[in-house]
Amino acid sequence: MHARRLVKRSVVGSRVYAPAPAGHAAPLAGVVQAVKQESRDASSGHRCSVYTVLMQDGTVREFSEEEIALGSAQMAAKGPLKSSLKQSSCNGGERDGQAQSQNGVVQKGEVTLPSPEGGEDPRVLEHKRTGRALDQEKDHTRSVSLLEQKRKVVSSSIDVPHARKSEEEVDMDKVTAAMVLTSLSTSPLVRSPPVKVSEGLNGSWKDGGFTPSSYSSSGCWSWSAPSDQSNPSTPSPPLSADSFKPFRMPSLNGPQDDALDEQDGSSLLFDEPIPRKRKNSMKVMFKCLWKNCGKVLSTAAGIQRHIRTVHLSRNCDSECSDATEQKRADTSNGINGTKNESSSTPLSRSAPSALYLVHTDHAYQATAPVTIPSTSSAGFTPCSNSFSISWQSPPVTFTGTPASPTHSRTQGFSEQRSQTIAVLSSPPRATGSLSRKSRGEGKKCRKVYGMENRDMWCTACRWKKACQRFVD
DNA sequence: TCTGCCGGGGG
DNA sequence: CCCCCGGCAGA
Repeated sequence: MHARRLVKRSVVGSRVYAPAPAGHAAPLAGVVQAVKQESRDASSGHRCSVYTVLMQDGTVREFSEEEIALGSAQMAAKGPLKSSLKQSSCNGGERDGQAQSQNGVVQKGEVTLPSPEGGEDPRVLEHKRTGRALDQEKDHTRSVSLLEQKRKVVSSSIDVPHARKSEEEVDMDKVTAAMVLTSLSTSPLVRSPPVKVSEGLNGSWKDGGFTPSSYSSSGCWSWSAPSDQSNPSTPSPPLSADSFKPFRMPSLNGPQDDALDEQDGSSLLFDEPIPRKRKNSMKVMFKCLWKNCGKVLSTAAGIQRHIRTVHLSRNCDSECSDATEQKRADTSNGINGTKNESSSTPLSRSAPSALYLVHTDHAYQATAPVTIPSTSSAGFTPCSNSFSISWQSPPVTFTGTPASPTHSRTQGFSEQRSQTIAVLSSPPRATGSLSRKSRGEGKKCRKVYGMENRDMWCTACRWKKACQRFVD
C-alpha cells in the first residue's frame, strides 16, 4: 500500500498525453489527477491502473494505462510518464514493480532503504524523469543531480509528499487547483479533517484508561446531527471512509496499512448514521445492517425499535440482560453478525463502533479484562440538548486490550477480521470447582461449518474449547 | 456414536 | 501465549 501510494503519488500531477478523441488529430495533454488500481488478476500480479486525467480543455477523463502510454508514445519526445507508469503496475513482469505493488504489502527494507543495487533507487530514476519532463515544460532550472541527492535523503526514510512538493511547488499550484476541483467533483466522500488520534484515543482508549465517562459529562457518548459539532477530542462516529482509519489504528497494530486494507465491510456493520457529508445538507439516517436487512430509518429510536422487534423479537426496554442478549444475537447472527447487535444491544456507550471491531472469540485469548460498569437502561438514549446516541453498557467485560500490539496478530483467518473486541461477559461459566460444563446443544462451529471449513470456526472451537461464537 | 470441551502439553 | 489433541462425558 505504501508502495502503491508511492507510485501513485509520483504519477499524480504529471502531465500526460492521452489518445486523441474521435475527431481530433493530435493527442490531448492533461494532468493526472488520480490513479485507481484495478486488480485484474491477483495471482499473477497483473494490475491495471485507471488514470483520471484533467484534460487541457477542462474535462476530466479516465484512461487506462495503455491509453495513456499510447498517448505518450504519440508524443515520442515526452516519454517520462510512460516510464514511471511502467513501474506502477500493468506490466507485472518487472520484479521491482511487482514487489512493491503486490498484495499491498510493503517490505519495509525495500521501500525505505536505498536500493542495494549499484544503480539508483527506481523511484529516483522515475523522479528524475518526471523532473526532466517538468524541466522541459516549465524551464525548471533545478539540476537533476541535486534533485537526486535530495531524493536519496528522503528515500532513506519514509517517502513523504512534501519532498516532492518542495521541488515542484510552482507546478503544483496549478495542479493542486485542478486536483481540488477534480476531487470535489468526483469524490463522494468529504474529507474530514484528521482526527487527533493521539489525544482522542490514546488518552482514553488505550492503556486501560478506558473509562465510559471520559467523553462527556452527561455520560452519553454522543454526536449531534446535523450540525456536526463534534468535539474534536471526542471520537465521533465514523463520518467517512477516511475517518474510519484513525479510529481503527489503535486496535490494528498501529501503522500497518495492509491491516487497514482488510477492514471494509466489517466496519460497516453498525447501525451508524450514514456518513454525513456536508453541513446542513445531509439528513442523518440509520441503516440496519442486520444480515439481509438494510432497513433505513430516520431516527435512532426507530432503528432501535426495528432491531428489537424485527431482529430480536422483543419489545422489552428493560434489563436487556447482556449476556443472554448477546448470546441470542450471537446465535442468530452467525459469523458476521456479532457486531450488529453491538448497536442494537448495548455494548459500550463510549465505544465508537468502528474502534471495537476486533473481538476475540474466547476469553482466554484476551488479556487484562476491563469491566465496564453497568447502567440501567439500554440501547439508544437521546441526550438532552442535541440529538445523540449512546450505547449503554451492560456489565460487559472487555476482554483484550484494544490497542495491544500483540493482540492484533495477523492470522489470516477471515473470522479474525470479523471479530469484535467486546466479548460477552459470560457469567463466569462453570464457576470454578463445578463439574464439567454441560454440553451446549446449540449449533457450534463444527456443526455449522463442518470439518472442511475448519478455518471458519471460532478459535475456541478450533482448539476444542468451549465455542465462543455460538454460545448457548 | 457423535460431539462439545476440559485439561494437559508442545512449541 | 498460541495452539493442538487425548479423552471424558452428555446427547
